[in-house]
Amino acid sequence: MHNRLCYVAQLPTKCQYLLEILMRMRALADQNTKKTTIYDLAQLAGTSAGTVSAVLNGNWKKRRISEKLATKVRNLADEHGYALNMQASTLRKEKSGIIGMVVPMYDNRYFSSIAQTFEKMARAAGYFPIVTCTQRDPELELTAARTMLAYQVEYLICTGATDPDKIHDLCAPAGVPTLNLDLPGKKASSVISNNYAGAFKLTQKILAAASERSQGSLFVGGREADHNTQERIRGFRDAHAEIGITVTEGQILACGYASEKASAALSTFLKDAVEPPAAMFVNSTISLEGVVTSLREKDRALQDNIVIGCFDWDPFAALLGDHIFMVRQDVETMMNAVFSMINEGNHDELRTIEVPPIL
Amino acid sequence: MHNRLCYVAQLPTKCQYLLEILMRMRALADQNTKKTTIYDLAQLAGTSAGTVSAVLNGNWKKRRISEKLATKVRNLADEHGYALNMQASTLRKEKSGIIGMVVPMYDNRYFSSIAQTFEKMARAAGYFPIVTCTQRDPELELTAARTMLAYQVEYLICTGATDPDKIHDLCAPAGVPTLNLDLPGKKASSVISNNYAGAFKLTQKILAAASERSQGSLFVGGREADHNTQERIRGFRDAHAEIGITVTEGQILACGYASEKASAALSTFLKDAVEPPAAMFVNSTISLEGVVTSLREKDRALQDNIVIGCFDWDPFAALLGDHIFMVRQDVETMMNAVFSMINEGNHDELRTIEVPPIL
DNA sequence: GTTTATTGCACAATCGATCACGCATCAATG
DNA sequence: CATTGATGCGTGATCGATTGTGCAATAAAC
Repeated sequence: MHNRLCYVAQLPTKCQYLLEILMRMRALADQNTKKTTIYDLAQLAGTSAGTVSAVLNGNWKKRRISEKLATKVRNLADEHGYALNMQASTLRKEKSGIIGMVVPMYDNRYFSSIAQTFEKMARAAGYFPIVTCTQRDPELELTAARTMLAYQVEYLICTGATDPDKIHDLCAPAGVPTLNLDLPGKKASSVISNNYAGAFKLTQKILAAASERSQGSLFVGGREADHNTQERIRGFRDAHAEIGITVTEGQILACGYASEKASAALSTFLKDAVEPPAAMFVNSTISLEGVVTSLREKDRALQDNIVIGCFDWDPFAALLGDHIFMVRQDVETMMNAVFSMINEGNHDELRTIEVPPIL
Repeated sequence: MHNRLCYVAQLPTKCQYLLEILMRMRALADQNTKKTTIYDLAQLAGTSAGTVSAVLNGNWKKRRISEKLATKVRNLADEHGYALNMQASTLRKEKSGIIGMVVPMYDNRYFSSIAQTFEKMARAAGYFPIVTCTQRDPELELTAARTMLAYQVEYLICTGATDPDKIHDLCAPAGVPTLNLDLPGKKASSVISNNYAGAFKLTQKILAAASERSQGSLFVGGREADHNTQERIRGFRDAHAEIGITVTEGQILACGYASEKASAALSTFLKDAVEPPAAMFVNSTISLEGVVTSLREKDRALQDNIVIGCFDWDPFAALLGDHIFMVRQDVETMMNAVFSMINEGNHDELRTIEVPPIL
């Protein structure tokens, strides 16, 4: 290959000369930084690039290359710190081995555990995982998806995406299957927690723990628009109905997930309320942060008197007191479901898998 | 380009015919999934691939392409959901725009905040961030670095790496500069917290808060081998020395970071000790998790009686009680330092930047 | 009307790895 | 000695985007 001077062959001699000096200087400067390619190794081993490639990517037996040459090439590769150029490999093979995931945030145990488990399992399955967090920004979600497409991801996992179907529409024409995690979508298969059952049980638990009092209960956090919040509210209501209590609209504060919003919503509620609630269902650890802060500010003792159930787990939050119950979403099982769907490879049949959370 | 049949041109006619049918079937099946390329767009626009490329990557003015043709191409690209093939682009440009980071874990606020901030700033600087967590496994650290090299990263940030210098040795021959974050290395510039000063002040604080008692203090968590732990121990000792106390070896439990290890180490200490310590310096939130769990198990009241200083921050841990102090490492400032070093582009001069943590 | 400048674009080489073909060499068989 | 088969490896096209170069066509200048 690859005579870098070939297209200047017709230049006047003097010009050629200068150019050659320039090239040589550049080569000198690059000596230690330029990456070794299979062509370099081929030259060193006195063989061809195709052979080097076959040796290094493992199918040299198929190509009937001698053990001796193979070891020679491998040794040279080690010596020179050869690293495969993935871009070239991907371009030729038309298969990147990359699996992408978008996630709203890293800064709580649920999502960071998702990211970490995803990476581990993806690697175990032979993929190269790329995770990107989209800061709960719908625009960024799409941009991130587009970028992932540009990098030729083979799958895209949309975790807690605000509009997973739009991402699907972006990926489908490119032949890239998507999968929804945590929040379901209508156009691709989904793996989510069994929010209803989890919320139902959690509500039962806090109602039982607060049974000696009767000042009522509260649901804090989340967005009414999203599926998970809806299901959890349904579980919350039904657990009340079971013991003959009807939940009113005023008891539902779906104010968003952000901690400040939960804090603000709770504060206004408490100001208007005659008495503080006996039990609270908090829709995420992020919201819980706001709730506990808010209670602390208002009245140090208050926190210890309200029974709290939180749909999500955090080790320190769990240590906050005996009156606080947490359900932990089963990330391991959810991610296993994700990868078994990927391995199955059937992307036509849409499924929704609901994984029971751990109480 | 790119007649996909060209090298079968000499086959017998019948064979050619069958092959063509096969190709056509494949084309039909691919229709909706095959990615659009600049060649497709060129054909549709009645122009050349080079022109399409120039239009879409923005230097069409330099190439003197008419506004009219440019908009035509752009419209076609939109219609057909064209996505750039980054592998091809990178291969040709020999510049990936990818910036990599390895991080030990995601599951605590410090590292997850690092990952999140890194992504945000990398994107703002025009890079594509790839973050990978290496589970504190030295082997995986190297494998991850090698993989990143294969993906042609332009920089590699090593966060909390057990052996950043080995990663540097891997990257240097490939011309990829590295940078150490959180834990320093000897072969590349480093951005770290000012561990000594932070530990000194934190120790002062817990000693003052526990001053009415005299049962002594304890240092829990971390590894004596790593720089951060050494510096924090030094700060811990000096803050004691300042008020005339000498710290003995028995007071230092550098048992590793894992929560179970901290828990175990503390339990054995408490078993042998005459009295529990008045103050404890805990080296990370992970270790704190073990410490608090251990105290809880032993004696519910114990936790409220020991003054704890933790070198790291977590919102719920901070809410655990009034007797617990946390220093928060200044991730924003640290990451700004990282990116300003990258933008400077001077990788010869080795520097270590120490960022004061926030008390 | 010829020369020069400018505009607008096509062409083809190139990045590094992969893989379908095919060519040499040597041993074994008839 | 000719034929067949196996062994071992080189050749060249290819993936999609980028970019240096060159060639028309039109406009401007003389």
